[in-house]
Amino acid sequence: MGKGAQTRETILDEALRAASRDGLGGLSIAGLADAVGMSKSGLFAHFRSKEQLQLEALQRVADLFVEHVVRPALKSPRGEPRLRTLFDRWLAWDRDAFPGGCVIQAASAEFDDVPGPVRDFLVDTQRDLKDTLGNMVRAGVEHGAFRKDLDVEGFAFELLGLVQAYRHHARLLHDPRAETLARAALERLFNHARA
Amino acid sequence: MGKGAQTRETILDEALRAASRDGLGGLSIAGLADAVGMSKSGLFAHFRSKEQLQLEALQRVADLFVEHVVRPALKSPRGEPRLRTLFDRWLAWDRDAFPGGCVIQAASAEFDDVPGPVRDFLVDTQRDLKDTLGNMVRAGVEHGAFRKDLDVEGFAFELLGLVQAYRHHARLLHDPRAETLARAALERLFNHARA
DNA sequence: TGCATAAACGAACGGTCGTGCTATTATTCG
DNA sequence: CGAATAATAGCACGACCGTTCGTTTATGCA
Repeated sequence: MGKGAQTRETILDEALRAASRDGLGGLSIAGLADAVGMSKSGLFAHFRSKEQLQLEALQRVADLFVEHVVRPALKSPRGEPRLRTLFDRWLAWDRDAFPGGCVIQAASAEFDDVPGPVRDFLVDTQRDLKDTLGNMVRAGVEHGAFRKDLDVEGFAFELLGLVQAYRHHARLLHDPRAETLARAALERLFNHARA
Repeated sequence: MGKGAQTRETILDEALRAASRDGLGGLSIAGLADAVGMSKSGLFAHFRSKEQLQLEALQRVADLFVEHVVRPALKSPRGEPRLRTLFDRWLAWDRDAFPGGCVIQAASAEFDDVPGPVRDFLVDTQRDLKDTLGNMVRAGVEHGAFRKDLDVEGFAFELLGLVQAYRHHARLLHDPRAETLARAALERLFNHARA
């Protein structure tokens, strides 16, 4: 890896840390340059615009999410175990991956009404995730772990809601019971899917 | 109502519209002044800082939420009907109240890791809402509509998650089934609470 | 109607931002 | 090693920001 690619990684890592605190829109090239110890123009040269920097930061965090959450789940056995792994990793990701929580989910709320390439990227990413999640649930049905008439999309919808409720309780309210509540709700979801 | 209070209302209304699009942090006094057709300094004089403007905007949207969502629910009969009214009004609020969706929920995601008065206000407001919601559920238990051993906090947790999942699907993904999925999930929640 | 006061304005400030340029330094490779 | 190329720095620009201040205009009450 050349020198350029190396500093790009440094920059993007710092960008994700900053974006998790201040939001993707709060990213500033000046502040970022200061944080990594280089000049504004030197940093700017790596990306040709701020928007490009935002997009590359998003791409990187999406890759990290797949690596830390989705791929481990896909290595677990189909059905409940796979979804449990996904849920576990997802909560841990929201808790530990970045100081300010998941950048993608924060950006999704921030840009859900701001047209442009950033929003487009987010929509694509979230659709992918929704599909992946749907496939996991469907595999559980076809494997016999879940009821034949289970509403796959509904299951995915509720599971996503649990993750979001977890983040809301843990990040904003600092509710120590957030994880317990989320896990209990997941059990309820499984009970309904099996019965 | 004097002239001052009148223009304050105009300003705050426009502020909520802008904040629903660009986030609370994206509020700009200059842009706001332009939107309502007055000078920056004239507008600024009404609030003594940008943070004060943000706080007053939040207070106003919280009042509106109580008026349009919470109060109608409290007028409905205890138990399921009350919670159904709350849910109905809440979805409608997220869909219709502002062009960019609920300002409070967006700000909660935006400021969940930004210490300061704005975050403090959001925490207080969301705690209040959580308590109110918990009381509604508890009233249903005590009224005999729900199981004696129902986890009140868990019910509230899941209901909040449904609203957030609804917003994610409707606002970001433009999923036309968002409302259907949310309502189906609410029925599941009620089924579990009754049985 | 006249006057105290509130409301709004215009200009300016220091600051930060994203973004071009040009020059200089560091890296890579024949 | 030396030349080609990549990476970084320095500097300036125009735009926009929140905020302050002195002035002017509008309001509302005696």
